[in-house]
Amino acid sequence: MSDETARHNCTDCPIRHLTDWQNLPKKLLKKMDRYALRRQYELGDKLYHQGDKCHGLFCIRSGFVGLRRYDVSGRSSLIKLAGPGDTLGYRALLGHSTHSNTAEILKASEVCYIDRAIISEILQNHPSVGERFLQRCLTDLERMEAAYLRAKNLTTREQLLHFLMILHEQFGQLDENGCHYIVLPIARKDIAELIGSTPESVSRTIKKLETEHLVQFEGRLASFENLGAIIDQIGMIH
Amino acid sequence: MSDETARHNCTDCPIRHLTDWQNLPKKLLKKMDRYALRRQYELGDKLYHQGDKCHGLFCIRSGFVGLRRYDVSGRSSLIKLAGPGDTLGYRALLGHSTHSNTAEILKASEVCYIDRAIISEILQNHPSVGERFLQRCLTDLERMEAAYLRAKNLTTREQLLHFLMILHEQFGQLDENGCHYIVLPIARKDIAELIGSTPESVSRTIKKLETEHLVQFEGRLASFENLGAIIDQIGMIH
DNA sequence: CGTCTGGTTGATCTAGATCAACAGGAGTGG
DNA sequence: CCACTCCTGTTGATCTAGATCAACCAGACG
Repeated sequence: MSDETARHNCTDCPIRHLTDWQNLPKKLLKKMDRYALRRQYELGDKLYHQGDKCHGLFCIRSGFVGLRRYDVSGRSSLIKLAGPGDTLGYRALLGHSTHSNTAEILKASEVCYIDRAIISEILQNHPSVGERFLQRCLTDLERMEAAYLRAKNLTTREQLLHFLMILHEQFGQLDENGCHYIVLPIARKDIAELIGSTPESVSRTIKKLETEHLVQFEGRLASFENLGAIIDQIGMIH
Repeated sequence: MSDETARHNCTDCPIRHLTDWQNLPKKLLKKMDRYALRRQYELGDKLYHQGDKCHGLFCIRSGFVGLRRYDVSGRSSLIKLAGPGDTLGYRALLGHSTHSNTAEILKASEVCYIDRAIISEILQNHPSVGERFLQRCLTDLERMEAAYLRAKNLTTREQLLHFLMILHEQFGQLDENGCHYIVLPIARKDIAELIGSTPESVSRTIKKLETEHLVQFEGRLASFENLGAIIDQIGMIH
């Protein structure tokens, strides 16, 4: 974790339109500007640990963070991936509980911190912000349900393709040949944990996708040779 | 579905202490009394269907209801079991969306219906009710996450034992010999769908549990011969 | 140069899905 | 009352996705 912590200007944040604060009134943004702190984190750093008290919210400006849960026997599962614009920690804050997951940096990230005091103040005086978080919680629940169903019903292959397509929707690029590609933000083993598999199975599945000319991989670069065929194979339920 | 629909008196509801309305001020309860409708439902009836518009909330007075999701290919999964005291439909109501699941009666039930108009009115004038639903949503999310992890990490056997223990915690009884038992509220195939397995596997797993003298089954009666050993086997994470 | 970490391959093993048959009720209707 | 079907649950036989264990390779890095 880098030592330098800097003040962050939320009002002019280039990714504010992606965040939970996109519609916040100017007045409140100004207030947040006085308290938001930005910091650079490196791979493996933790924003908070499972079981920690919640001191505030984290807003991801760039990079990728994984929410990871350890069970009694020490095994861990990646529950979800959070990227630019996502706010972490709202559940423990609103639920007056401890963090139920560990937020681990999976790719070097810039993250802003907003103390719970300022959030509480805003929540008390501006119920619309509370409403915003209720909606956020409802969609998180919806997504979690979808993930649950995928975990129960889909094969490793389908899960992997689904993961790739989600990334493609958010961060897909076009190379000079007009071929769609993405740069995988996380390591193979993290992909495995995310889709509920093992590094070995992910590796084999990748190989199979290559021989079928669906996706080509070069390290963390994944190029989609036949996007249509992929979409055909998975119903693309989000 | 029975034809008779009766007015329901929420104020004096014997299971109100189990519900989301347990702390509702008297004034609001009186208001709800004027609108709540109670009805008897039979196995297979539906409270609402996946994709339906949400017209109001359902509060289960007795019986059991399953939230079931159908995927594109028609396969269904039981997402969760709702019992006495549970309120269904709040997600679609608060999220201004359609129902994402079908609520199907798994065991003859008495269910009260409260129209969205009256709920909206209460929500507008009493933010504490909104807060209550936010908390409800947070715990539902927490539970869904736990279910997700179980689906990913546990064997059929562990899932089944976990299901039995949850029922035992809520509805466990003692017979004349001091032996703990429960009456399974739902059919084998529904148990299978709930824990992400098949009727065949559930049947085999039950048999194994019997030969190991952990649980004895007689139809829908399940007696725990050795509760301690069961708790040892599963970490009992809720 | 060794050491480490992440990724790929190979060989093996198993939980559990799938397919198929059948047994006991519970109705239903002649 | 029997014959019929329908439905749930149980058992048996088989098959496969994917976990596990083990070896190895290639960069990164002190």
